[in-house]
Amino acid sequence: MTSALRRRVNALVRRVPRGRVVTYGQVAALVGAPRAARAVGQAMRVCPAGVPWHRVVNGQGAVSRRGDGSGALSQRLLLEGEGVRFVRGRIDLDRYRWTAGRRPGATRRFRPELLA
DNA sequence: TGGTTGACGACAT
DNA sequence: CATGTCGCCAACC
Repeated sequence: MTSALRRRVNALVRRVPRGRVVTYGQVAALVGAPRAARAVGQAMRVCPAGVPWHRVVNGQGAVSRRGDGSGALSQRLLLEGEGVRFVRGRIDLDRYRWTAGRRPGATRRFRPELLA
């Protein structure tokens, strides 16, 4: 049985368009569990096919390191393949962050408290 | 049931 | 800017 949180996380991540990214904390907030950023990572680890897991990065705009190091490189390649540019190993979140329909640019800085 | 483990994040140093 | 701590939550054992 997949938990309710995982189902909501998968449903949300499926909405992230090509060439855009979201952070673990952002996803957590958007599904109503602002403190579960870490659990979102666990969810991505075992997400079903069809979920663009590679479009989820950490709050620094970087690809999180796996315990065994696998997968991190492919995630970056997938993103670059969608036009997401990395500068010194990081993505400019102000530029690529998907804001769930909000007018891009209206939210320079991501503010979790505005999502409630 | 209870302790450990991370694809995390906010803060302090 | 680079670490280290600590809180959180679901998954595992």
